[in-house]
Amino acid sequence: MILKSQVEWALHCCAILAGLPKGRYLSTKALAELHGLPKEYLSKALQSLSQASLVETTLGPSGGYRLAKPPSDINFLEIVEAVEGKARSFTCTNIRANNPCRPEGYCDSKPCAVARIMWEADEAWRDTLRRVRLSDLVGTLSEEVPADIWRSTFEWVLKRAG
Amino acid sequence: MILKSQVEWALHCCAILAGLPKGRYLSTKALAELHGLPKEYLSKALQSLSQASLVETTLGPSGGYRLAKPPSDINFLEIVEAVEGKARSFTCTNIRANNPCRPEGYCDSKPCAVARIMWEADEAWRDTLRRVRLSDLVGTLSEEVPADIWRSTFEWVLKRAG
DNA sequence: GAATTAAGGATATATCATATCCGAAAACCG
DNA sequence: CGGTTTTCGGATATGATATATCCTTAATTC
Repeated sequence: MILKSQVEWALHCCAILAGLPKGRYLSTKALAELHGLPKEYLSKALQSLSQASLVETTLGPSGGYRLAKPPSDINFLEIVEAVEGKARSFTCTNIRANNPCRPEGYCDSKPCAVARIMWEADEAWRDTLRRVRLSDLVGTLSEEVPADIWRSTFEWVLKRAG
Repeated sequence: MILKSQVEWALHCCAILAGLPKGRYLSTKALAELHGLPKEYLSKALQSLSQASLVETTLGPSGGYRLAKPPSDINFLEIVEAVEGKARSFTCTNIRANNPCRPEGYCDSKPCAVARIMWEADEAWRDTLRRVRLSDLVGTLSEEVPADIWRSTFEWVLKRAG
């Protein structure tokens, strides 16, 4: 049960977008080069963010991506689900129904007890991600990343934003 | 990020094993037929449980599997990790290190801030599973499954246990 | 000795993540 | 206007992994 690497990429890209000056766009190319990622494939992750309305786009030179909402209005779960999908990690195939001792038309009132427990764990995972906002990440990063690296990173990135 | 179907199989099989009379073994064949699963492949899941010391085995006719510990001493996480592995769902490839603005030998003191958050969610998932014991599942099942089906299931299964 | 069983290696197949390429439409710039 | 840059989506290729089956070996029962 491993998350797509695009989840990691999307989170790091959102952190960068959150630190951009108001209104500025950043292209796939710039984000890919900053993180050392394959441009064409990273593009798919960014498209997922766009479809989830987490980012806005514009075309042409000086085009690219920017956040559609303030970083405090975006949580981790939104980003993760945008690229990973909203499906639960445990899928119940209802194998209890194969029990030969069950009467033919027997219909269960509740979902499987095993599935309920697995889905509860899934919800705990989602709750944790839902509670962390993108702005929290940006706060942590600006504390932990040395100020000069932090600053030069955005200079580097803005130079590529036209 | 989908769990293996063997996780579902292992959980249901453990629930059955937990309801067996003290000391009795149940074969792969019986468990496969009860759940309508491919015998050879289910066998791999049961082998995983065996390697994790959650079940004991014996060979020959009337052989098979039984729990190695009382159901109250086995939690969901143990079963899930036995077949799914203990790896975290989020793997950090440290893409921040690709940032061209970082000095050459720069060494981060802490693991990546993104990874720390994702791992925290992972821990919440594990904590939930750790808190649920196999005996809890058995309790729920014996409440919810109609008594006659519950009873005939074990008669059916014991007939196949030699 | 014959039948049954778990264990594990080898292999085949299917599904999905990863990755690349291309064309279309939109935006910018001369 | 025409050329460049960009996002977007479709098509396709590749690699890894889940799923599934088969077979051999050793242990156990009768």
